[in-house]
Parts: sequence; structure tokens; C-alpha cells
Amino acid sequence: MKKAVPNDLSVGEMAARAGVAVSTLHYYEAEGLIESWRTPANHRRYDRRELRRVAIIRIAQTLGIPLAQVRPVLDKIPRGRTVKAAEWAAASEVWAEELDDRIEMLLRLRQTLGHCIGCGCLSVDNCPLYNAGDAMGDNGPGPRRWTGAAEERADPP
Amino acid sequence: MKKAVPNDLSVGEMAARAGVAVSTLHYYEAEGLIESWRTPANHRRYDRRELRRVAIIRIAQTLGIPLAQVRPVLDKIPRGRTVKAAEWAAASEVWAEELDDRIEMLLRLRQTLGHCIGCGCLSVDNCPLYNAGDAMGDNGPGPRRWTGAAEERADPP
DNA sequence: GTGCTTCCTCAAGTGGACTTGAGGTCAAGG
DNA sequence: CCTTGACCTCAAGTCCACTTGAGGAAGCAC
Repeated sequence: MKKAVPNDLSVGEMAARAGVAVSTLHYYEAEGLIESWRTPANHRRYDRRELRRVAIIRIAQTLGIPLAQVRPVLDKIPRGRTVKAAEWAAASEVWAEELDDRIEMLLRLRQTLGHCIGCGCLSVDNCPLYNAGDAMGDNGPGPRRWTGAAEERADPP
Repeated sequence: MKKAVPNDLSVGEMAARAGVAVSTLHYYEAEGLIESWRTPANHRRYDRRELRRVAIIRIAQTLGIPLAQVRPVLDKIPRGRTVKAAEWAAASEVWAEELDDRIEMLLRLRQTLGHCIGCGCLSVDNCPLYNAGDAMGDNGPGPRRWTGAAEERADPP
């Protein structure tokens, strides 16, 4: 309700439009996921297009996709100029398989809860649910989202 | 390859069969997500049925569903006796909506990456992606998975 | 009976994704 | 001129889902 939607946004405006906290934008920027330039007063200014990047990040987060997996997608999207549809498509390819896997897992989980689980096939080696998402294993301490490392993860020495 | 599959399992056996670390089982137990009794030597013994609970937990984790959301489902599943199919189904209802939302989000994300994003509809108020998963907001500091709190989360005072 | 493996507890560490807080700058309004 | 509000930085705190480590007891195998 101010300046009739200017092309560059302050962090407050970005935060409001993207539905995230200012600190989150700071964080994403520190992580190199979004970019800004500065006014003479050292205030951030964002190109409106950065909004889309934030949107992508947020949706991915909502779906439990870690930032480390979002980064490569974002990296495929050229900076500083308007992005062609083909380029978005190319970026999306990075996720295509992953998304398919997840969709499949969810569908199966949905369809078969009350049947698949009930019937006992939900053991590690039998159930398709377990053997679906095994790309992107992340190792080392800390939680393993995207587990998939169901094999060989009994109890390391 | 030991005792021809006995009905109760040690934590090591559970861990191996469930594809998780022993420490994870300790943790789940401390969180009240699974249960065990003890041998005279204070060693855990698990009913074979706990395997299914672990499987459910793991799949949910893989899909980015936080333990706090898994708990209510597990709570619907009676302990100590074999679970009827209807009971599994009832438990699954807790998730039904959630899973549907996620499936929808994923499908849309998948289908429309390169189109929806490219066409600019991915702004907070327009895009269906943002308005899909708004149940289960969790508040307070720390990460917000399941964000959905996209509304009203601009920058709290 | 000596040794290896498995188990136990409890406290502390870790990684990811942020948030909070302290202390400071700058432009505009009353 | 002073206050208010939006912004800045940087360090530290927080939550979740675990893992690691220290220190110790029990089972089983030879």
C-alpha cells in the first residue's frame, strides 16, 4: 500500500511478500541462496525475482527437502535477468526423480496404510516404501532426513 | 541366521531388521514411540510388532514428517496385541488429510515447475502451493517445518 | 576363566534451519 | 533537535532428531 509495487524490495517488503521472517532472508542470503545489493545506507535491496527463489525454498522446506538439495536447483536458475521457461524446466529436472520418488512413497503410504502395514509387508527388505528413496544419503552425525540408508546402517563401530 | 526368528528381539536385532541404529531405538523409546520390556540382565526385548512402529516412524521421517506428527498416529495403534486392519486404517486417518495435502503439493510442484513458477503465479497469496499445507503450524523458536504459517509470519515484534 | 561382543546409562555433542539479543547506523516526521 | 522505525552486524541461543563417548555390567564361546 505504498509505492505501487516498485521493482526492488527492502528486506521488510520481501519478508512480508514471501511470508517469512526478515532474519530468514538474512540467513538465506548468508547461505548464498538469494542475492541482494545495498543502498548507500547499506540497506538490502532485492530484485523482485528473488521472491520466486524464496518461494521455491519455502515450498521445498515444507516438503522436507533440505536446503542442501534446494541449492543445486537454485543454482540452475540464472541470476539478474528474467528466466526463460525452459530454464525453469531445466532446473526442475534436478528434482524430477526425487519428486517422483516422494510422490510414489506418499501415494503408496496413503493407499496402503491399513493394508500394507496391516498385512505385515512393512519389513525393511520387502516393502517398496523402504526401497524407494535411496538417492541423496547424507552421512555423518546429526539426523538423517531422506534416510534411504536403511541398508548397512545397523550400528557403526 | 540365528534362532529361526523368535518372537521377541534384542535391540541389536531390532536395529538390524528395522535398518536403524541402536541409539535410534533408545531414542524412540525414550520418546515413548516404541516400547520394550527388560530381561533379568536389564537388556531390552522388543515384541516383533514394534518393528512396524519403527517402520512407520522411518517412512514418516523420510517424508519429512516430524515425530510430533507421528506420535498421534502411533498412539492410535493399540499396544501388546495384534492389530486389526480396521485399527490400522483408523490410525491412518489421522494422516489422511496431511498425506493428501503433501501429495497434492508434490504433484503440483512436479507438474508445474517450469510452468507455474515460470509464469509468476508463485506468489504467496496466489499460488495454491502456499495455501495447501496450513494445518499443524508449530510456533516458537527453532525451525518451522510444515511451515504453512506463511500468513501472519512477516516479522513478529 | 579370559576375552569378545552386546548390552546398559547418562551426559554431551552435532547439523540443519532458523531466531533472539545486544549494540549501532540512518532518514524522516513532529 | 529528538524520537521513532526500519535497517545493519555478529554472536549466541533453540529445536529436532539423533549420535558419540565414557564408564560399566552380562552373555557366550572357547
